[in-house]
Amino acid sequence: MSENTENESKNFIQEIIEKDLEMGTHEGRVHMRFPPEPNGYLHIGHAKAIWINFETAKMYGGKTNLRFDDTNPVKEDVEYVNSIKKDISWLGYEWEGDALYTSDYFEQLYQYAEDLIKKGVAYIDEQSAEDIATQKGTPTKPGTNSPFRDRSVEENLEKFRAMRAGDHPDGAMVLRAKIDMAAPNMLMRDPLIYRIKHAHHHNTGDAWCIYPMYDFAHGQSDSIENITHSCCSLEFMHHRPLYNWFIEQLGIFPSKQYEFARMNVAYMITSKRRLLKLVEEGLVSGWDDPRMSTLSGLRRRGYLPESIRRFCALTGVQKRDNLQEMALLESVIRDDLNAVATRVMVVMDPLKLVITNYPEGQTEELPSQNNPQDESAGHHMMTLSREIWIEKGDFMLDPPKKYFRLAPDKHVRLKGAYIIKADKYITDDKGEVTEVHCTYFPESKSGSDNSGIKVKGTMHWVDSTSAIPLELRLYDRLFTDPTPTSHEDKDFLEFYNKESLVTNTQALGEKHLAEVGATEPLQFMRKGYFIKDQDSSDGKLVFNRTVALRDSWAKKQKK
RNA sequence: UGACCCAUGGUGUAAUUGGUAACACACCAGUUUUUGGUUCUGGCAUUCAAGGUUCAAGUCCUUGUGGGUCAACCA
Repeated sequence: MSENTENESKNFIQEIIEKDLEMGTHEGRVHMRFPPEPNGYLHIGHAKAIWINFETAKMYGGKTNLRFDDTNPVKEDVEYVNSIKKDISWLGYEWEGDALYTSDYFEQLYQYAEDLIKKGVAYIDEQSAEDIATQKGTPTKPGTNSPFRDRSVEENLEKFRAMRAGDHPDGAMVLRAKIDMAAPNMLMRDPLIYRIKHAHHHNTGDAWCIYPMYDFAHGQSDSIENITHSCCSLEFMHHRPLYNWFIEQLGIFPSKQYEFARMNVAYMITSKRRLLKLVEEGLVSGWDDPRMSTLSGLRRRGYLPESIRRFCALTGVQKRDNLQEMALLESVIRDDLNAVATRVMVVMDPLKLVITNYPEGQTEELPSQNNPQDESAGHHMMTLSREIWIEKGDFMLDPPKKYFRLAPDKHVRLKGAYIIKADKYITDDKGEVTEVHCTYFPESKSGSDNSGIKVKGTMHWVDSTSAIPLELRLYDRLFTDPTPTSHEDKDFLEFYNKESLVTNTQALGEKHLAEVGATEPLQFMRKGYFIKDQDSSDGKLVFNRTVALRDSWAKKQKK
């Protein structure tokens, strides 16, 4: 299945690139970049940005750099650098050459700043942050000039060099671009471009005590790397004039910025700050909790990288706000998993079933197809004996219409084994069924059925002599509201779904589960797709439910 | 009381750049099936509003309406 454009329609970024190609801009070169700040873990929203950059570049024979936008040392850490690299690789993308760092350009950026000072379009401001903020005005009211705005070039240069030399404490002064304090675009009102931070940097150590602001680093870094198309999300739209202003003032390679709408997914949040809060409050087990929207979480949950890529492709690239339905993500992952998952049987809520005419002490080995979608996937063996476990919900005393499962005097097939008929059942003092007694039809053996009996239902089961106890972690959406962060009057944590994790410790699985690998996708038949969790040990097998199977019967019952 | 961006079904994207709304998901009804899974079939919008240009407008123009974004020594 093609993950990219199956049709010929192009998104607006592709149209821009094709126009550039047509006009011979940059000799037909396409060079993009993905520029995360190493201050947190990548999430599903980043996956979309990664997908756009890497796939688009690939489509036109171009390259994509990975550049860590590390201009704020107090928030960044090498731990994040490593997790980001790991996640991008897992998604299936290879960046051009080595990973790059904005901090590698600090000396160049510093020189650029001196250039602006010498041109008379940058000055040192010694006012407090509050005063500078006040002078900015508001979107509807123009700002006022700083009293330091007209210092001489010499004085500015001298002070800037003193800043770099570490002569001043944090906050004593900043370097600002001299643009227009009355500009309708707030960002053009003499933006700050350098500030003092006596802080240790994960990459440059203590070499610097002044650091460039985002706006003074990003466009120039793109330019230094000869990036042709710098794609970012919509919230940077207002930065574009400034991005261009610096490049023009400095007369450097004219990278161009284009903005796309970020992808939002219903019931998921993609704010680093809020994801961190979930971790800190202990509402999730960590950044890789399988309920998290982080790539590490999705990976642990059992999502396939190709599914995430296909989801990105399916959701398109555009400039309007969007909220993707979780159903689409689930549809994609089910579709992919259906093709590759090994089918096994697991009873999640066990009820004892005795096959009364099956000889006591006898067992037999039955083959079980690994994947009905794929003949070449082969089979594995299951054991059958006199006593087995079935799902409590698969036996009903007083079944509704069109109930195909087991009930008194009803026939049903045990998947991969025999047809059975329920004869008797035993109840406890509360009237609850604790045991079902059946007879089986030896001539109805799976694959060689001569019984002539027709059954509507086929059920999964697990043999009692070989069953393995399992811990299952069943996940649901983390929030009860599709957009938990959109309520002005309520904190997003108020929508935390307390049932987002249900742990099942009574499940019993067929013996084959002891042999499955750590990354082998599984389908617990009639239940869902699962993946072994890293918390598993020799004595304890833990599985995460990636996504449940579609259940049209349950849906019908609800109505 | 400003600037910029956006507006197609329940959701998300398309529409040969002015030629008579397509695809996917969801939903509904069937079909298939030794997983109530899977498969397959059918159903499901006249494009925010009002004017205008034109033989022809989702596509162009005007004016509205609605939504989003912009003031951190964050990115």
